[in-house]
Amino acid sequence: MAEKIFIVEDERPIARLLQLTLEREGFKTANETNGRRAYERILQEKYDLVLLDVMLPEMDGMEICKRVREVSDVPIIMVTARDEVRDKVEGLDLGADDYMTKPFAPEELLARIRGVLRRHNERLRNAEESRYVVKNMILYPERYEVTVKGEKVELTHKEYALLKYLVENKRNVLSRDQILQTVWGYDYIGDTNVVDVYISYLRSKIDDKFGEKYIYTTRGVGYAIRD
Amino acid sequence: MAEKIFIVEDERPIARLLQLTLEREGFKTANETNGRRAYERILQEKYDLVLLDVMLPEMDGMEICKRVREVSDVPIIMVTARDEVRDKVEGLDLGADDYMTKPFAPEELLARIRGVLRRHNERLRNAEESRYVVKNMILYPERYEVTVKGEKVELTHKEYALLKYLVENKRNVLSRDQILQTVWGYDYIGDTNVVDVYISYLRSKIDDKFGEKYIYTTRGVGYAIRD
DNA sequence: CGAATTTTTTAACAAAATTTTAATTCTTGC
DNA sequence: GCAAGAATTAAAATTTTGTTAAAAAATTCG
Repeated sequence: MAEKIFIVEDERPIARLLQLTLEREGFKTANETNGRRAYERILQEKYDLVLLDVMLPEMDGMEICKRVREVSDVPIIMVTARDEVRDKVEGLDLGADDYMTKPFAPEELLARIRGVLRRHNERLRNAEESRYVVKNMILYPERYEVTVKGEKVELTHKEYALLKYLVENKRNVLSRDQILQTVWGYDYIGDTNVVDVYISYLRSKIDDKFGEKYIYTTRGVGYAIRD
Repeated sequence: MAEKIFIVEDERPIARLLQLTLEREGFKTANETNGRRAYERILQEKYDLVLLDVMLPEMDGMEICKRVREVSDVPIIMVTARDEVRDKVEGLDLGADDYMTKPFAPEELLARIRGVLRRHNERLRNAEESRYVVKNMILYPERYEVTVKGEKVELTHKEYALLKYLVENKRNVLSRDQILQTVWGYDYIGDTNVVDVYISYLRSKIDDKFGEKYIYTTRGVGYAIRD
């Protein structure tokens, strides 16, 4: 249950102060002083929260925040020096969950951490944040969002529904009739080629655009999505 | 509840006097005579207030104050010899919360300590409130208040409730029906476009006014707020 | 209490985006 | 090489959304 907090801060005394404050309250901590290494560790290791200083060697906190947010939901609290108003504003711009300005009281730090963790857990419970993965494609049902190689793909409602149906049945070939029934809600076997048209749309937005084959045709039968 | 006060003073008789005065009033105390060690202890141990003499071996009080203030909010009262006016002024510039000139009456000491502690507690209460952050927008649930780029946004009750629901579910697309249920309390699927109208109101007060996109439409599905 | 103000809801229309149709071109397997 | 199935494309049809104004409801204030 002890949450693991990643402290990214290059000034040793401050890092120590943060570490002591947090460990005294029962959190586990890890430290990193270098920006680029911090970015790598956030992606590879599993932390419950990141305390991120803005000023860092090699890669600054804002850049880290932005890049991490492209792939991860890990809670981030930005830490900025007093009166660095520009930093504050930019930092928030990039998707941090909260921010603190130095100097701060330990109580404030703890209150903010608990607040961010609580809200994050509530969100997890409510949304059951699930995802489907095929190759470099990730489909997030609650967000109605699809990314390929970290880049968001803009889909219409029908395109999304069709892709979701394929992805939910990864590797299975689905007939046009099955698809019409499930995605379009037709209960008769229609004389239409909408499915073909929409498969074509999806391919142009995904397969063609990213140069990888996701959607396969099985002649005389239907379509399937595969790794 | 007994506050712990850190006495940094290299003249033993004065330190003893301070200690006695404070302990008689129910405060806990700790002592330190060396400047550099005092600095380290302030960062590592947890004190509710620091009484800091200006003249100290190895690192003077002003330097300590300045360095501590880079990270910590701990209340500091500077203690200076009589008529060292320059010191007095500089001490305040460096972030001390109050100052006293020697010699002083015990009553004055206690009054200043209580004053500083009271103000600090007020500050803490204000700082500990939770907040939801999206880009440059901050929503303070307890205050019923929303700011963008530090500027307050005037919202009606329904506008605020809708925005809060979106922000609580940052990144997730919420359908009009979900919104109607949660924000309007409708339990039937209404034939109404109030949600659209209120989204439009919010956009004119936030997105349009501040020239940043907060509220996104997912056609055929609903709305989401995103960084 | 009642007038004035503010907020909420309804309704209508224009604009924009999506979906469907349908005609044409391209592929595949025999 | 040919025929059936599949892919593509553009235009037409439909749906959805954004915005406004006015009506209705709620709230404030003297």
